[in-house]
Amino acid sequence: MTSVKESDLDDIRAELLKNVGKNIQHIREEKGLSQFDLITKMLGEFDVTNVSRIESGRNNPTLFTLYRIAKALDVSLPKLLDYSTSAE
Amino acid sequence: MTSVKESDLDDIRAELLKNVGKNIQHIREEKGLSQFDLITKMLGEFDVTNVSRIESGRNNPTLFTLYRIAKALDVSLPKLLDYSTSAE
DNA sequence: GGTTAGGTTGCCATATATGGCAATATAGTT
DNA sequence: AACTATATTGCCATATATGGCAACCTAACC
Repeated sequence: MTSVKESDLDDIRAELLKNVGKNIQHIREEKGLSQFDLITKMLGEFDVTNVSRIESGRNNPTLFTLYRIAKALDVSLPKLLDYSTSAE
Repeated sequence: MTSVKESDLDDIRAELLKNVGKNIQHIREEKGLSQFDLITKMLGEFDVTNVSRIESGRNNPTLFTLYRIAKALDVSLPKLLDYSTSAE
């Protein structure tokens, strides 16, 4: 028994992605960086298009992507995902 | 200029996945749960095969997957990814 | 009007996370 | 020996994250 309807699961996922995305955007803007600035500071290659998609909650980023974003923004990985404090 | 060789990037990725995987496994075993127990507590469907792959660092889990694992293990998402304290 | 910077959206290709199942391995128990 | 629980690995299919580029949209300039 799964006890969670698919539609609810989609809602939970959508809310998570939106919250983390907004947190990333918030930290990025706090540091005065553009999306382009961010990708130039990231390890390896990353397309600026995907920054927009991640910040708006359209993409479900992988652990390694989140790690590279955290490094580029000079914050810890846990802090990048801690959207509870910025929820207001 | 990217200043990081591809091989180095792969190493960084491999180490990250291994560290987070071991942290997940550590927390799971601390709670006395089997991999099967874990997936039955996760929201939605998840294949037990992928738990093994994530814990051993073979998979690069998505944000939503990490979130569902955190919920199932009854820890926060930041804590699930905070392998700095358990690194010894 | 035009131009620039920043961000978004659409499209297509490739890489890979996950679903799903079977086979194997290993340790514990009887 | 056999049995059970747990975990790993291999294989294939599907879904989707990402790469890459072009078009579009604002807002702020001159």
